[in-house]
Amino acid sequence: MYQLVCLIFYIYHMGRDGTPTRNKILAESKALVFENGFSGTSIDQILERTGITKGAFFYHFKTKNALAKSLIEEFAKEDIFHMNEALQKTEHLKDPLNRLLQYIQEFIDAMSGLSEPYSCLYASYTYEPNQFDKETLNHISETLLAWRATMEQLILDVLEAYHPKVEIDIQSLADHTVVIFEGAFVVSKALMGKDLTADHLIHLKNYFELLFVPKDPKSL
Amino acid sequence: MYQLVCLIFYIYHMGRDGTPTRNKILAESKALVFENGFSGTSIDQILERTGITKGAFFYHFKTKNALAKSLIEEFAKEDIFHMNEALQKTEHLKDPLNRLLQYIQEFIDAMSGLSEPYSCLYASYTYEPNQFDKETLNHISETLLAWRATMEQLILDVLEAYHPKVEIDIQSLADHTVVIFEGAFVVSKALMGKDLTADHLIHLKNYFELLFVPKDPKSL
DNA sequence: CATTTTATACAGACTAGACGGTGCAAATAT
DNA sequence: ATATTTGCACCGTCTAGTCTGTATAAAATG
Repeated sequence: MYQLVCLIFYIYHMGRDGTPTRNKILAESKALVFENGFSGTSIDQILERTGITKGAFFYHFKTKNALAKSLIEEFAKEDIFHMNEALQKTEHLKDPLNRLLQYIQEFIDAMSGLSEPYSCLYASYTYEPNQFDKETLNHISETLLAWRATMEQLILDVLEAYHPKVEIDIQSLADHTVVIFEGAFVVSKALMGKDLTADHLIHLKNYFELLFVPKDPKSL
Repeated sequence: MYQLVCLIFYIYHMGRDGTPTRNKILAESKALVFENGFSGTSIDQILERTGITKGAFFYHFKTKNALAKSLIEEFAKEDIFHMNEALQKTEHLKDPLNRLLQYIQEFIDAMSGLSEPYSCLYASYTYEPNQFDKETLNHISETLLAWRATMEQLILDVLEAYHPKVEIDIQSLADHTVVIFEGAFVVSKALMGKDLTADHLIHLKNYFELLFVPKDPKSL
């Protein structure tokens, strides 16, 4: 939608195309934020990395915080895209547990063979929350709530045909996937080694596999 | 040990006692780092919160980075203390699986009823790594490796009498506890609600409970 | 088709205030 | 008396953000 508006804007009005510049700023800024944190990243550093000047930067982003907001919007958009992509890829699976397990497997595959630790902007922002306005922080929580809703539905579908071997709280089980993602990112980075996310998602998959047993004994 | 040295130093040499000042700086700095990040926290802010002056601050800490190092040392010390405390509390339990489960339960109890999200300096530092020197970052990874070693031993003890229902990698299973801690901290903060760590540790406990079955069929 | 218009896209010098850090006199407790 | 702790003025550097001017390119005009 945003891009469509930009396109129309671009066709009807004139001038040079600024989107490559804007994208370069976004990409390099994100990398710098992961290295130095947001408040540890100066605009001059961004200019140095991108080879862009101050005038260009402040043309694209009114303030440094406007950049922060755009960064998180972009990041969340990609995140939700990957979430939906995995949903679609597993749509054809009839058995709800099988579908849930394959859903996790999609992310295991995606994160496998990642050489360096993956970084998440949600966690980055979360550990310096005062630097951002409410809108920016709300965007993060709303995205996590979208994950919660998706996982909750997948689990509810499983519970139609399976019952849990131990009593569980559905909401916290729904959140558990994101928890393991975020935790694995932190630990991978803290240990300064390779990314460990795939390994920990396997434990999540194991948990789901062990937790649910068919309601109907015949299907065993 | 460190405190003993300080005491002797204090008795043989004279002058005022600076430890309350130092502790106040450490406590308020930690709180500020969780709100603003490390580079987002200025020394002036620390002075404002503590009511201490610049001279006093730089008497206790040579540089801002020296504070960062002391903060992480203090935090890690307490962390390892809690780890060992839970180890001792469960030492009496004969059955290794029961001990592992009770070990996790200790942390569930500790984190239960926490009103606001818990914050971890490891994650905070990890998301702005360039701000810290190697020593400081190494201290974090070494502490996480201590957790890994402890959990690994607990799991190896379990594997003497139990076997896992699915194939597992012991090292990543050992790391899994810290992963869930860190992930739960991030998600709790990102959702801007209450702390969810206890709920997610329950899932970890469930996983261990479901994963291991006795080797000896008679003991069932 | 050449020229002018118009609005975007970029360049870079400049500023006011915040930053980490210093130096030293004064105060305090043993 | 003296080692230790504190208060505060001060400094060079870096910070986000501003301002003014220029370059680009499509569109309107003749």
